[in-house]
Formats: sequence, structure tokens, C-alpha cells
Amino acid sequence: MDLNLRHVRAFVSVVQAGSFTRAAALLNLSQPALTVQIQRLEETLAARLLDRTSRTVAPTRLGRELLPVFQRVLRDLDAVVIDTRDLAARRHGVVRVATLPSFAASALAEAIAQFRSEHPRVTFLIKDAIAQRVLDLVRNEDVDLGIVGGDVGDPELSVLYRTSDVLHVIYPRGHPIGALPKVTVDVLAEYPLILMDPATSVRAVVDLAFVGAGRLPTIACEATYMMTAVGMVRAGLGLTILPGSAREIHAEPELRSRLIDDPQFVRSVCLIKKAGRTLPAAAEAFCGTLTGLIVGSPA
Amino acid sequence: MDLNLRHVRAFVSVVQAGSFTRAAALLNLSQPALTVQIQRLEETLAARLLDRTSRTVAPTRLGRELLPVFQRVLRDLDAVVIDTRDLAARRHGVVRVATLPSFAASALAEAIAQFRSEHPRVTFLIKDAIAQRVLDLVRNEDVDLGIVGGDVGDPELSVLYRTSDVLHVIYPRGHPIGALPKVTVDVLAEYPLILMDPATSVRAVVDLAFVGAGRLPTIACEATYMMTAVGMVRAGLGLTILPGSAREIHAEPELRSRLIDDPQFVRSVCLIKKAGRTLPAAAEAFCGTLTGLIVGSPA
DNA sequence: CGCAGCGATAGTTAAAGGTTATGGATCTGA
DNA sequence: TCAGATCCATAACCTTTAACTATCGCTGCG
Repeated sequence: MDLNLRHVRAFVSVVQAGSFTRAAALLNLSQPALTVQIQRLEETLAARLLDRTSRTVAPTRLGRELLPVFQRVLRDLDAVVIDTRDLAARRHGVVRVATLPSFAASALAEAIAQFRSEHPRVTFLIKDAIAQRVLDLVRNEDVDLGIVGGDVGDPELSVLYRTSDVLHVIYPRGHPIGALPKVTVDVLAEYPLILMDPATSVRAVVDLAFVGAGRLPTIACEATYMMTAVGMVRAGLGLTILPGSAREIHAEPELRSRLIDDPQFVRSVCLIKKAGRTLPAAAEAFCGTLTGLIVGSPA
Repeated sequence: MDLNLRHVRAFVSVVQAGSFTRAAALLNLSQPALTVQIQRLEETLAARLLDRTSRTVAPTRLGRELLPVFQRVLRDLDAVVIDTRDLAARRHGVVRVATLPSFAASALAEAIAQFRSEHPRVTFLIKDAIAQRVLDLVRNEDVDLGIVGGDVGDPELSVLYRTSDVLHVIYPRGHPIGALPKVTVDVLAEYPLILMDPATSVRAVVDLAFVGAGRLPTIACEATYMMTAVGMVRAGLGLTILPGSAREIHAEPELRSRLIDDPQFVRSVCLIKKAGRTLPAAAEAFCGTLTGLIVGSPA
């Protein structure tokens, strides 16, 4: 016979209750069932643990020595069960997300706020990083979820949701571009541009669009941070092109933005996880909130 | 469903083996049985612990977090089982004995020596004390076994074995008492005696025997330690009366001893334990050795 | 494309565990 | 002191759990 947790629990209960009958009542069990469980436990250990007379029950010396060990084990395991079920019920937990910085400040922040209003004990760990780093973090399972711009071809990663981020052009209030019926590559090629760093996914999209249209942009400046690009526009250095999801496009009251009417000026954004891996319950639930929100937002 | 140790063990094995099939082989179980056990465990915890594809098995984040907890619990319980079974098999253990000092040095010492030659990893804790204290120690279960002189009437104590210790008279070589055909109360009443302290069981027997015979002893001296009494005999202060089991009666080469031919000069000696209590396995076994030895010795 | 390896599922049988009824021992109160 | 109450152990019976064998579906590899 193998040691069984029910038997251990039975033993601890009998000692605490000081009686088979009372312990049985506490465990919602018949008294004979308890008697048998204790017998099995004693068989398993090949030793007597309880001295019973017809009136009293007392642990043997061995029983007294084993009691604290058993109690600790039961306590530990009960804690695990309760904690894990709690986790599964999304009552608490940790969600780790790696994301492009542009998302961290906008849609992601909103999604977290909404999710936490429903699940206040879920905490979030956010890593904002460039696309390549996000992919690595997800691949190594250092994070549960990743949000990257561009397409994901890696079979180790699976795309949970995919949306697109239409690029906007940012210009000073009163700039002639605001009055045009449509903004196209050809229009953008007319003005000096402040573009993002070549390592960014936004820049990759912009470059591809210009190449596709057979035009060359006039690059006034390059910036790594979107806020820098916005500052340059405000300073009159030129126009910039940023994803619609970026908060920065609304940061300056005297700047305007409008979307670019060209299907190539679309950055796809993917919510990804490691392929073949089950997400923690809280992360799973958060995906729902996140995708629900993004669908509803101007894409 | 309730948490079950078999399920926990199954989970740990699968993670360690990295495969259901290999783990099943290690556990001497069929693979489907293992699959079901893991499913049950996941149901119990309401969470997925293992991500399985048809080629690989890997713990989920939760599974990785739970693994060390489970491993510790299993380790603890396995240790308990092994240790306890070892204990039951008398391969090790502690036997606590409270005894009259006269016994500690003689029969008890021999019994322990013999027992330990068969069970070398059993250790003994000996408390030598006067009768009353021995009774208390056994009653409070501070010791497993007690050896007391005199009779035991306490219902809280049960007598496992009872033998009698015939009292001997100790005299110098050449003393006339050595030449008599029989030693009786009347003979003893003729000589000055060194008697044990009135609180001892030996003295109680001696007093009772003299009273029963209607004689009064000539008390030359009283001693608490038997060795003191022996020394006084050697110094010529008189004769003394000691139990046959006492080593002290053979301690001096120029002294002789012979038993007293009077059924009243018998001290009963009892091996006792707390009534209604199961002895630890090693103590139980020791009782056998002890009683076997005493039977064979001159009682 | 077919074979080999792995986990999941289905159906059957053996073991474990539960319940009620009852027995034997001991304490309690009339 | 004797009847009743109380408590643990046992017995007979039934339900639930868990094991095995057989087989399926999927995936990676010649």
C-alpha cells in the first residue's frame, strides 16, 4: 500500500478531535470509514499511530512525532490547491507582456486599466522593447504575451490576434496637407519628413511604401522616440509619420494628424505567444480584454 | 475532487522524465493510466500544468512554479514512510527505560548489550531512579518501560513481566553465617546489620520480613547506595542484605554472599509500562530480550 | 507517403472506499 | 449494581476510483 493523503488527513483529524466519532463528523464521513482509513495508514507505515480504548483515543509516541510533519504537508498542499484555484479563477496572478513602446502608452494601458477594474488582484509586468527583442522574450517564455509590429513568420510563435495600425501624418495646424482631399505617397514625397529610426517597424513600413510607389522620401531628420519626432514637427522641421495608436500624435495642441490614404501605410500589429504553450489563466483572460478593446478602437 | 498523492507523484515524474511514456515505465504504470492521473490533477487544481504536443511534454508556467513544492512534499512524506517502516522493523529507534539503580548495572546492562548486538542502531536512554520516581516517569510516558521493585497496584500501569529478586546476605569470608545450613530471619536477627535506606524497596521487604517473623533487626548502620553498604560490611560493621541481582554483592573479593532461605526475603521486580499504550516497536522487542534474560538468570 | 513514436480515448475489470447494521467494552446515573 | 449511552471495531453490501488492453489521431522522419 502507498501513502494516501486521505489517510494522513484522517489521522490528523482524529488526533485533533480526540475521537473517531467527532473526527468523522468533522470530515463528513461515517465513523467506520474513518476506522478503516486509520487502519490502512497504520498498515502502510507498519506501525501503530493511535492507542484506542473504548473510551479514549491518544496518539502513540510515534504518532505524536509524525503529527507535525503531517500537519505541515497538509497545510502546504492545501495552500497550493487554494492558491492555484484562485489563480485559475483569475482572482490573482501575474501577466507578463512585452510590447512595442508605442503600444505600451496607448491601447495597452487602457486595456490594463479596464482589466484591472474587473480583476484587481492581477498584476502586470510590462517590458517595452523593439520588435526583435519582443520576439525573443516571447520565444524564451520570459513573457506570456508579446505585441509586435510587422508580420510574424516564426513557427515557434503563434499569433493570437492581428490588427493593423494605419499610419498617420502629423503636421502643424494650417499646413497645406490638411486641406487636401487625400494624403498619398506622392503627397508625402513633396515635403521634408522626420522619420523614425530604421530599426523600428514604423520606418520599415514607410520605407517599403515609398519603394513600392517608386518614390524617395525627403528625410529632414531621424528620431528614435516618437515624442522627439513630434517635437521636430512642432519646430517646423517637417512632417512625420506615426502609427494611429501612438498617443504622441495628440500630444501637441497645435499639431494635427490625419490618416494616410494608402493601403501600404499600414503597420500590422500582432498579439503573440509561444506556440504550443498554455497561457496562465489571467493572461488568457487579458487577451480577451485586449482584443475587445482594439477592435473597438480606431485601427 | 480532492488532491491525491499519486497524482502529484505522476506530475513530478512526467516533468522529470519529459515524457508520459517514459514516466509510466518508471512508475510501473501504463501510459493511459498516467494520462488520466495528470488530467485528474489538472481538474483538481482547475489549471493546466503540462503542455503536451504529440512529440513533447513541457510544464506550463504554473507547473514550473508548483514543481518544487510538490517535490518537497513528496520527499518529506517518503522520508516519513521509510523512516517509520525502519522504526517498525526495529532497525533503529530509541528505547527509554526508567529503572531502579540496582537493575541498571546488572541485568539491564546485559540485556541492552545483547539487544544491541542484534539491533545496533537502537539507542537506549536510561533513567535510574527510586521506585516512586520510576512509577511517575512511566505514568507520564516520559519513558517507555519501567523496572520497579515491589508490587504495582496502579490501574494506569500494566505489568509486562514479573520476577522476584531473592535477597542475599553479604558477609566477610570466614564469618560463621557462611557455615550454617540455612540463613533465616532468626539467624539475621543475631547479627548487627547494615540496612538500606527506608525509602528503598529492599528495605521495605526486609522490614516486612522481620515484622512478619516477630523479630527486630539490630541495625548497625543505614546506607542509601548499595556500594556503601558493601563497604561497611568489608569494614566489619556487620552484615548487609541486598538483592541477588545487584552487582555490588560480587564487588569485593573478600566478601561472600548467600541467599536467605525465607520466602519473605523476596523482592518482586516488575517490568511495567503505561496501561493501554502501544510500545514503540524497539521497546516491544526489548521486552522480549529482557524477560528472556531474567528468566535464565538466578532469580 | 508510410512507418514509428507519443499522447488521448474507450471499455472492461479489480481494488478502494463509503454506508448501514451490529457487536463488545466501558463509563454514568438511577 | 444494573440499564442505558457512548465509543471503536467488524461485517456485508454497494459505489466510485483507477488500473489495464486495445485503438485512434497526430507528428516527425526516412
